[in-house]
Amino acid sequence: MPTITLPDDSKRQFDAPVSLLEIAQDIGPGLAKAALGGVIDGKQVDLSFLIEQDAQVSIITDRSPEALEIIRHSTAHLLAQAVQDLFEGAQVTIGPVIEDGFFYDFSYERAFTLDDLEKIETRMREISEQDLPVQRKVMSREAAVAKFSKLGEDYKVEIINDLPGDEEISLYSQGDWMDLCRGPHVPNTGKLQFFKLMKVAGAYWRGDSDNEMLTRIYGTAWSNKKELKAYLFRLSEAEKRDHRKLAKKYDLFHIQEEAPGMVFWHPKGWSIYSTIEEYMRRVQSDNGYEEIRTPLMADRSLWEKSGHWEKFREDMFVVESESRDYAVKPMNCPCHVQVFNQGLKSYRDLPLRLAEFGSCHRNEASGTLQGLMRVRGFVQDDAHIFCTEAQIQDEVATFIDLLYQVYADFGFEEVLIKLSTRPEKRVGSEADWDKAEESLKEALDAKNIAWDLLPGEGAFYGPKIEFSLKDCLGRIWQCGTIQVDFSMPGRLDAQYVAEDGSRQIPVMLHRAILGSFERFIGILIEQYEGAFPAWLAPKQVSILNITDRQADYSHKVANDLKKQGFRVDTDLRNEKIGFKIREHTIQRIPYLLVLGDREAESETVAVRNRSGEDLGSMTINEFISLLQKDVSRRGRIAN
RNA sequence: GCUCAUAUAGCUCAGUCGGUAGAGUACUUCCUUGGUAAGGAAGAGGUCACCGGUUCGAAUCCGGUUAUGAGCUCCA
Repeated sequence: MPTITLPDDSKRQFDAPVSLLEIAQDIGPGLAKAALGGVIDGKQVDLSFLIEQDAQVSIITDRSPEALEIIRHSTAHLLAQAVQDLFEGAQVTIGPVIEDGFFYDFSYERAFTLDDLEKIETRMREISEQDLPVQRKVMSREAAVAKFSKLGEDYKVEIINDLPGDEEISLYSQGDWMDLCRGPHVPNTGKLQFFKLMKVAGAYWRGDSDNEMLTRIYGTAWSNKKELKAYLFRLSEAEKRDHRKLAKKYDLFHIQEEAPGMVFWHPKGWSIYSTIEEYMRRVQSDNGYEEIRTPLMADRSLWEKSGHWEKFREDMFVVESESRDYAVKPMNCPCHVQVFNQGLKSYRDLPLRLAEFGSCHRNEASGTLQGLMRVRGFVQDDAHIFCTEAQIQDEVATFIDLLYQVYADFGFEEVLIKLSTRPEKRVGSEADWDKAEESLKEALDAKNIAWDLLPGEGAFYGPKIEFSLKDCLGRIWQCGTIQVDFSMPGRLDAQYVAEDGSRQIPVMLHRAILGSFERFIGILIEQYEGAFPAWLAPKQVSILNITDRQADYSHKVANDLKKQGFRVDTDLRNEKIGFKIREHTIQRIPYLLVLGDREAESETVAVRNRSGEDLGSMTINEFISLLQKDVSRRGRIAN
């Protein structure tokens, strides 16, 4: 005689054990039709689940947040059924739900191709149309092993054997196909309609490269057509913004075979880069940092001392000369300690903030390289703060303020923060870790901002905070970081004289705001889709004459603007004005000045912005102040 | 690094059955001096990524190399 409590706290009595579907029918036929599954006392179950005792129940429909997970998991099953229908001998392995969709890994004699995908998707739609009921069955471990062994599903047998002993073994069937699965699933295959297979890829069994390479099929699934379309649209938007494509279109940089993972910056790309570097240089010097420059490579003995030779050897480029080994630096920190070590430091010198636009090289695995986002040669806006333990919290708090300001200047308002604490393998005393973690937490809490805790994810030498920003497509990019380091200053003999005259080892804070310039510019290219705000735009103004008669006047206007420090070019070609406007608009130049006889006579400029708005005619000085205002706004959204 | 795919003119891409390449655009020259997103004509431009093999003959088929792209945590 179960009493069912619904989410609105209303109660319903039943005389006998009742299934979720029956409860839904009892509430209304519309709900029963839309129902996909349910939640009983916080646990997701199938619609067929039989309730025998009093319970808190809610029904999952396609509007529930839990719906997508069930739909995607069930669509993964639909995929597996289609594959096994079409390809004899294909074995199923695992098929989990992932962000925006699902995948299923198969073991098969060959990899699936894009042509196969089309056939598989067609078959999936056929099965969906058959509206096959999905049924759950519980089985003993032995029976399940026997069943899957007989079917030749070796991976499933392995999975069953690895399941914890007290776990119930459940099977789901639809038509004559079945799969081992925890569930829950939709009640019938007809509920699965808004899906698309996306791509094929290889993946190792259990993610281990020593195991067999499986063939993986990725798909996406949604609860209605609108969501599916919106998702596909989002993908096409992301593709349009791909910084590698835009870099060609706007002539920003290239990468070529002879220097994989290393960037050849073209004039326009370098203009963006150096504008950012100048900006960061200014920000750092305004905030108590001193800029330094250290060598690109150093003898292996330094890297042995710092621990990199042992822990990072595979990732370093090593150069041999006169029977010595030099490593190109993968990080700047050891070199910064060398600068600190010159001359005896006093506690009065702390905190000492040493900054470097440090050029680093890491020999990343070839398969991981990706445009500007993952490179082998890059420059960090790197700095190391040498301080006492007591100064950590203040330094961290000041740093966070600075970071928010910088991100806002680039138009990023949303910042996600993660604090990673002591891992199992670590150096330093428990007391050091306690103090450092506490300092970071207090610094974060004092800002009244939300942050996530990642226990055990810290570096071996100290806890860290990571800052990620969210771009206009909702993608998340980790950029900034501040890390406490108890280890390296001691390893590299850094010392200062304390107030009592004793020699102490300073704490070192590693920190960066942008991370790597390369990657950060990659993010900006995608964020702005190549239409850089005026302060970053490689060319801020293009001057277009209407006929040859205005050539001299055009040069004069260009010179006036250049004197103000603006980036200007002139287009005096013998082309029609419409043609020139089109070309420069496509190049996303923020402002176009059209100069004809009227403007030359009245000493004015006709201004047009890149979105096609005609801002009218104005004097050169008026235009200069307009542009100055735009530039000083930087990338800030409000103002 | 591993798996799969891809590599043709500066760029974007075609190229069927193996018979030494084609479009659009950009570029050059000429005509046009035109007021807010493409004026017209002509011309030039390619060791088909690289190395090897099969063949009378290879952009095309086979093997290798390099680079690029996607993927390689998600437990049934």
